[in-house]
Amino acid sequence: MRFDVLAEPARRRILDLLLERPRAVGELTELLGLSQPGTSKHLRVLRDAGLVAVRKDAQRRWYELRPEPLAEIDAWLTPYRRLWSRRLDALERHLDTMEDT
Amino acid sequence: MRFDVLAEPARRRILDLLLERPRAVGELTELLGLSQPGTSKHLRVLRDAGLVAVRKDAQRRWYELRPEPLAEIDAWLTPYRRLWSRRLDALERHLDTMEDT
DNA sequence: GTCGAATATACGCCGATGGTTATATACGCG
DNA sequence: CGCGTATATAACCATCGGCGTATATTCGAC
Repeated sequence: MRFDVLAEPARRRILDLLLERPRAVGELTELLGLSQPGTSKHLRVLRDAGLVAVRKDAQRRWYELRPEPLAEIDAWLTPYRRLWSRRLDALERHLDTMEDT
Repeated sequence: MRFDVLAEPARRRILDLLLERPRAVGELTELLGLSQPGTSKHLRVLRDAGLVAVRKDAQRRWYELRPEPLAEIDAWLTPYRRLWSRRLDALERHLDTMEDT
């Protein structure tokens, strides 16, 4: 999946909103504070990335979260995660030592 | 930390290269296959984001990884991770069931 | 101090992208 | 069918970011 899809704040905002529950475009538009077409455009990008799915309901489109592609980001982070947590461990050990003295 | 720093493929590439060991600008330039100023520019962005640190050695600048800011990305992923792993669990259970039959 | 090596900064160009307004499409309703 | 509602697409514009070239800077060697 493409990182730049998540680089856009409005799109991360959308994902965060969909974390709670599916929402229609109108609601997202209002919450994001941008134009309806602007919202639709972002939703298109998210849909192409497989991060959201749509359900039709008359004129409404309900967008819901599809978190699976985020696993790729998670996978990319893996080798780094080892490193920063190692440093945190070292920090903790250091602080523990401080406490003793 | 800003997601768009990682949105740029060349910058992720740099981080991946620094995962192995610190490297000088010239080496990175060659490995990335872009101009030296281009490399320096990306390094500037990474430095501003706290993702790399520099050590001077005569004219050489050795860039080394600083993975800590990536923890923010990891944190952002947290609520989503629950969701996709839940789905994976369900898939696994499903596959297990399939095996039985 | 002068030269070459290594890197950083300045600048200009160009394509990508996000935002808006205008318009098309799809649907339920009367 | 004609209308209002909800959303998508088109067209356009402004900004941003990444690229390269040219130039400045810093440092060691001589």
